[in-house]
Amino acid sequence: MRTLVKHAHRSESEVDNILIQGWVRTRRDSKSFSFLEINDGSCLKGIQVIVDAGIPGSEQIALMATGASVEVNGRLVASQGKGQKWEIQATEVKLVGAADETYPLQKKGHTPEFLRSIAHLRPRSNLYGSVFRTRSKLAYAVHQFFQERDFVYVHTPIITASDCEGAGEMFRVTTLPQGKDGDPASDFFGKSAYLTVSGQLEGETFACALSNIYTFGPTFRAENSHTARHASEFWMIEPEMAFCNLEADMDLAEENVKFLCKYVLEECADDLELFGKFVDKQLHERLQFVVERPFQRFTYAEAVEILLKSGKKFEYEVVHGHNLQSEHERYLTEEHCKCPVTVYNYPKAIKPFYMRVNDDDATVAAMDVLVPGIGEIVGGSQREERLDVLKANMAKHELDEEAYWWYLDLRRYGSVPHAGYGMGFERMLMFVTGVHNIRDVIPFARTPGNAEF
RNA sequence: UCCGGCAUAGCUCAGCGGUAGAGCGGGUGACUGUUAAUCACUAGGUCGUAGGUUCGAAUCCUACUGCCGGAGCCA
Repeated sequence: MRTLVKHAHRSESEVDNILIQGWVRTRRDSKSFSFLEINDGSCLKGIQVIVDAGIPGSEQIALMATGASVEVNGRLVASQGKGQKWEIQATEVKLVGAADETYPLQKKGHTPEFLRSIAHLRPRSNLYGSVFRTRSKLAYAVHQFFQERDFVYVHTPIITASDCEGAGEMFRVTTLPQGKDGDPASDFFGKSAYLTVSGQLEGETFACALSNIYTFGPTFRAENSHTARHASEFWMIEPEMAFCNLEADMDLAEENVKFLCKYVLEECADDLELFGKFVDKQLHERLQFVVERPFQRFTYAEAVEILLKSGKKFEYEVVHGHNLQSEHERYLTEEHCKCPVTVYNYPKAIKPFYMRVNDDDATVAAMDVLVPGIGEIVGGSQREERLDVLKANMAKHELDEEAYWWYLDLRRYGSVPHAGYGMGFERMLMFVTGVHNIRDVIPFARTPGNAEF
């Protein structure tokens, strides 16, 4: 039976018969034997195999080059060399699939740009293997966080006809012939349909039935964005809570960020060490800091005051009532507080129709969690639960009430104060790995002009 | 979409007006309980594409394409 390399490394004692299957990372030949380093992706470290000349399969050793897949039978024994506790003294090796000299991954480091061009092979590199193992752990942690708190996981639709206004441009879904716009009424769904930009509106309906829910799934934005933190297809986590106000919403968001950081610190130590060495030297320290210290929290108005008093020269002027620019958010979280920051109560003019209007009638109960290096990682709000106020907001945003009839029904029948937020899964992953580009934390990233693989 | 930068060997880059270079990787050989091994030899390039300037262009100019970074939009 196959043993994963990860388990071989953790062995308490020698093992007489062990089978390892994986890919050759490197081979070093000696006169009478060879060292093979085998990696199977179960952990960062490969396992060293000693192949004596003459054992069954050793005649193929020359073909067991970097990239080849092999099967090794042997004894797990204490290593004579430095750098590993255990190694395998092979009794038999088998070349499963050769890789010739055109195999593009070298033993040395490659640039992320080059590795993106071979996205089908890059998970075989140390860094990307670590990133995608961490991605899996982080996804699991998301579920654990919400399940432990009695949230119900809801699968909101990927194809939708509702536009969560303010969330961005949408991809059209159609079966109409190419090149013809046609009448939406004659299209597959009898109306214009799109890939979802947010499950929030549908999420609200379930929160108003099951109390606390979350969604976790793919989201699509057709924005022509060319930045290190935007992708056309990404995963988003969207909790929604009934009988909940903005303050509890912010509390949960902060707890959520802390939980995920803590989980990764505990469960992905080896991979984090690699990120700390090659990607971001301060990573461990920063995650530790986030877990231990409370987030700073202030209103939009206070944030603007801080920015105005900072004496800092910004490219874009800080103006009351205007959106905070990226550079402003960065100053708040990276320089002024040097920790995650939650900004809340934004001017209502710059926020979408569904956010709850505060008593001052000037601001809405919206909040953003900003983290150093990434910027906005969470955006959320308390939702407008008062039918008349919501209708007035929709009128101001020039939205058609009829298209949102079911959304308005939530306010007609047993309306409750409720709140939620959206957390960008990849942005969270960037934050915990220190990886700077969103294209390097998605297995096959979709960005404008790029859908290879 | 806007602003800026880059494009030379499989990879990372040097060369910046006068006959295409290095390191790594590959191949061959030697050597060694090695671990991004070491040493020697060796193969490998229409210098992103198309124009232009010049006696002569990888090098200067223009356009295009691609990539990267920043902005906006946001997660």
